Amino acid sequence: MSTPSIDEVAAAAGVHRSTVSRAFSRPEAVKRETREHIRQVAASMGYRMSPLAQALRTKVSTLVPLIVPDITNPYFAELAKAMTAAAGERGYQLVLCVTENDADATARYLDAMQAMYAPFAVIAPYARVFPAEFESRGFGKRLVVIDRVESGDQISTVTVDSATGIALALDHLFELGHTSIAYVSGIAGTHTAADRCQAYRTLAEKRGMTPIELDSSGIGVGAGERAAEELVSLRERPTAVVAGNDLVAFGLISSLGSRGMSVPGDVSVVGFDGLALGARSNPPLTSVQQPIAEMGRIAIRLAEQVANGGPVEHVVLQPQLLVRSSTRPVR
Amino acid sequence: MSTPSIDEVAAAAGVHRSTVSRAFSRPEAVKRETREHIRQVAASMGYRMSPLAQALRTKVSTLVPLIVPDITNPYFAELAKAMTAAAGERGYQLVLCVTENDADATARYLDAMQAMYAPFAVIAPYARVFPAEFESRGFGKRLVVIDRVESGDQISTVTVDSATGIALALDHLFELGHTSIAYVSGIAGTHTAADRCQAYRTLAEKRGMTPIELDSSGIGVGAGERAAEELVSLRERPTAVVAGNDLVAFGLISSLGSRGMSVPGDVSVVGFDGLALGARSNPPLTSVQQPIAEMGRIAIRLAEQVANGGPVEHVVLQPQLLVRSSTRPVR
DNA sequence: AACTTTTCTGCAACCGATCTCAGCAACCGA
DNA sequence: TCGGTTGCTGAGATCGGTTGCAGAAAAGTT
Repeated sequence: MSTPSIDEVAAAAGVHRSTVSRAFSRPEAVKRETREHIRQVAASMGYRMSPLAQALRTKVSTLVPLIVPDITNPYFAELAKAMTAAAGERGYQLVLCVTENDADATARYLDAMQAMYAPFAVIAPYARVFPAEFESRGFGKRLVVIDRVESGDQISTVTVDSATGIALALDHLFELGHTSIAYVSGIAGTHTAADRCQAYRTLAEKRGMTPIELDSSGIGVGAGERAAEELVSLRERPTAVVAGNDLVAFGLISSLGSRGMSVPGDVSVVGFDGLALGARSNPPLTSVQQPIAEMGRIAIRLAEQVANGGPVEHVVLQPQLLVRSSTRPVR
Repeated sequence: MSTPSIDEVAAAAGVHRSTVSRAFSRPEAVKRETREHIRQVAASMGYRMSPLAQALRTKVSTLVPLIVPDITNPYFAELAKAMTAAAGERGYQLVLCVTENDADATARYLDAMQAMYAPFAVIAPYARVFPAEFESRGFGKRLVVIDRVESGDQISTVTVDSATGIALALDHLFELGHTSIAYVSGIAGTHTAADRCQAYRTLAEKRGMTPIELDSSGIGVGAGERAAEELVSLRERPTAVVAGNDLVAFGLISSLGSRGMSVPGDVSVVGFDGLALGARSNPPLTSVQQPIAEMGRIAIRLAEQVANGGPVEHVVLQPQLLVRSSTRPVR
């Protein structure tokens, strides 16, 4: 009942094991008629090569760890979706590694996947990534990070251009007449989070605005809470807020609502991520959209590239503004 | 540098390969001092058994497929989180299989995981599950479904009691004085979705109400849209709505907002799922909470149970009402 | 003390592939 | 006709474990 082994196929086709193996993994090394005959016999028997046996021998499996701090965060969920699709196309299976932002858990996952001969790993962090840690865990440079890393570090990365993204948000708000625009960064562990915040500062000043950074300490639900409180208490209340990511934007809007302030009636909000979920939030969220699906595909490509001895690369993608309903001309 | 093989450990400990193997996988079969000595030597060499080699020989791996239609849906994301945790505790690695609700994709995943000797599979569906399909794909009854299946089917399941959940929602609304309560079911592919809808009908009638079912056709963003449109156009407009799951509730609230109706000002809404995300929605969503983490743990337990030849079981959990801010006494 | 039973360890085959090496046939140019 | 390539296939070791079997040592019986 179960799929036949390579020896059974070999016997049925009247050739040796090794020829069957070659017929599949190195087709050009087998005479055409032999190959076609083997393939036909194999197909008729419903033969599939055992990925495990293959991996054991070659020391390269099709298992790819996707390391994320929290799959419950829609950003990581969208990334996971894009990655499974991209991985599937290339014959990989994505292993979901949820670290809860714990370095030990990350290390354990890395060790386990290393033991499974994962060809490479993809990691999307909350906090700054220290490449040295991975080198020591056996992955060397065979991984790609969905975040910027310290310049000079020899690890491939995929990111979206923070400065452009923030500029897009700010310009949109300017066009609507806003001149007092605050910023909430959300959990600011990653380099990109820091970049966005920095971009806000410099761009705001360049446009002659004094930056107003709202307190965004507090994880999860608490994130927007503090910022809303602070915003409400400001004497000169900004008319718009840019959020460092969509999730804080949601939290902010929710907290603002609880305090009787409506979006975009009283204050406009633009997020950063462009999650699909933003389309069904109240109000639908205007946001700087990251091309997440593309990021997933590129991450796999870069990873394969270094795994094959190719060069380390840092890809920076351009975001787009996604205008929905959380922004409005200033009164 | 890479982890040593069993032979190297055996040599270092001065015993045979097989003894090292037993020292780990069947400790009671080895004399205590021998075992401890081996363990010590192994630890000092940083030895880890190769899960691949193990799986190849025993035909049982630690890879567990979690089959979901869309990881982007926060319900499945929370489930995935719970499952990775539960799986990790028991030494399994979760392989994320995103089917986009495509039967072929599901079949491919199942085949692939079967080839990797997955001990069992966990599947959380959008649509009705046909157990026969899995039997033929080699998993037999070695899987658990996060949904009800046709009674009489010999596959383990974990679900939440739909009738109790709907009753919780309805009672809460009654206590707030609502007597005209509509229902939006969302994509109604699963048995539980149907159960919830049915529960609404019978419970509403039992309380002397005429059921009002809102059109919820349309997937994704469109889901709440249609329902909102219909709700607004009703002559005798209900004062509250129960949603079949949180995601439609979000969509509904969003669409209602676009039409100038506020929640809970004009209409109260209670969802079903109790997602963490509901805490940062606008307004924070009152919802019937499923014990998702527990469901994950139980799913793994049931799966292990049948994999070991134990009985098929159908576990039904009790939901709880999670009151947040999307409901309010009727005027 | 002799015999039986139990406990422990080693031997070697096996899981299902890959891959180096060697052999054989066909083909090549001189 | 002969030595040298080239193309194709088979043999067998190997990846890193597990496990049934056998035999030695230890323990228990009478």
